[in-house]
Amino acid sequence: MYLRILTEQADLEIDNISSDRLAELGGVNAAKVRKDLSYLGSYGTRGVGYEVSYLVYQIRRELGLTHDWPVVIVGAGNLGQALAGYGGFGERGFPVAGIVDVDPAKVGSVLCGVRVRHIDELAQIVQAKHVNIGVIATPSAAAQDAAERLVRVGVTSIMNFAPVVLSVPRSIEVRKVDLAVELQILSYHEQRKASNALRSVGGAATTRPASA
Amino acid sequence: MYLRILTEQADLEIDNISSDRLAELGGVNAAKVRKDLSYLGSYGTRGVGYEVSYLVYQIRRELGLTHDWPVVIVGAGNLGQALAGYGGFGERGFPVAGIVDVDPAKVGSVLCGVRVRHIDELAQIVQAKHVNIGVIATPSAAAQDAAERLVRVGVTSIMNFAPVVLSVPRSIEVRKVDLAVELQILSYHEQRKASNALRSVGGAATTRPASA
DNA sequence: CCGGCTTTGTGAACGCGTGCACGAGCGCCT
DNA sequence: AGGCGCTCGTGCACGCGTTCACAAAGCCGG
Repeated sequence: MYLRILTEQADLEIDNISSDRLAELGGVNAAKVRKDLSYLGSYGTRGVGYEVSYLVYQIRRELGLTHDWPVVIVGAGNLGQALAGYGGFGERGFPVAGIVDVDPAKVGSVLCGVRVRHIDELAQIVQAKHVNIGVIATPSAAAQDAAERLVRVGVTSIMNFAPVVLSVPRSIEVRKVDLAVELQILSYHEQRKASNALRSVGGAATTRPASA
Repeated sequence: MYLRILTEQADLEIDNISSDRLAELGGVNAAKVRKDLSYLGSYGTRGVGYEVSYLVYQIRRELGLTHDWPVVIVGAGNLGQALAGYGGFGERGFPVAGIVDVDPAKVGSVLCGVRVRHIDELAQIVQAKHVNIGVIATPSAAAQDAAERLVRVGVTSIMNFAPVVLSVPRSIEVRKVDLAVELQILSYHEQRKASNALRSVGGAATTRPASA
């Protein structure tokens, strides 16, 4: 998040920024900003703030963003296609090295410059393009198999869009993005607002009062 | 997460489940499962476990999933189209009530049964379909404007895919999904693995040892 | 009917992340 | 050159979520 904000500030030709301003832009506490940045080292100047460009460089270095990380997408359904077409990946240093699917009917079709290939070519793609990161965009039922295939060909980080808990070796890093869970959290808050509104106008308390 | 697992178990015709088994399926601690479920009330039977169907009902009720929550998608670019086409939303109780865009060139095109409408029709859609949840799938620059429009027409929960911090009234619930951040976290771990590997074979320590 | 086995529910402790407050250091102005 | 004001870096404390451990409670077999 800091990286994103700092990059924006750099584009605005802001040279220096204080932890206060950075906290304001990020919607967090200023002390937290300073503590977070202190993990990188003491790169701030007291009385002045942080030099934006230097901080950007340090964060990029720490995050390993000094070079691109090609990703391979498994699953060429709606989501997989969207991710492949979504330019944001490439722009941010994660070019799509390939997209594969089990379905022969999908193989060969081209979307946004990337041709869908068969999943049997996964090993070849990963080795040729030195891919370390895999994205699982398959249906839930196929996710575990996709994960195992990725691990088998040497991928060590996985971003999983399927709403299942993947079972992989401990050395593999997995990030889960579950859109349904996010929506359900919103639903929960809406439901709470609705029942609170009912109660406040004297409606029958059909639900228990929400705990803190 | 519990809801998803329990629903799967119900499909497998499992009637009862212990906190141990539920923890195993969810990849968490059994004590945590029991504590989490205890917020719903004491719905377990000692010596036996939890009745799956009853637990599903209680969780759905607590999350407000006893009825559908229509959502409106703002932004009909790659991501917006993918979300509209992604059947997972409707299946899980979040039907797409409409998708809007500022670009007149996109208005009118139909994707997966949903016609793209102009953003000026937002108020009409929200009122007609009783929408409470909005999804922002616009470019970063347009996200704040989209948020303000959503709030103005009465939407009180927002799911934001744009990598910006939205400024909205405190009463509005916002969930942020930032794919770039997730990839950067993976990048960080990959970078750490790589530099550790270098160090262990006697490579020069060009980076500081990672802190815990 | 009772004893043993199983599993829940929960008080207590631990660990971690966040926030506060203040000393330390730097720049600028006089 | 010296003082003043600003901002960083960080020890300390608070609060929250997770985990442990155990008593309470239900089922089943003898």
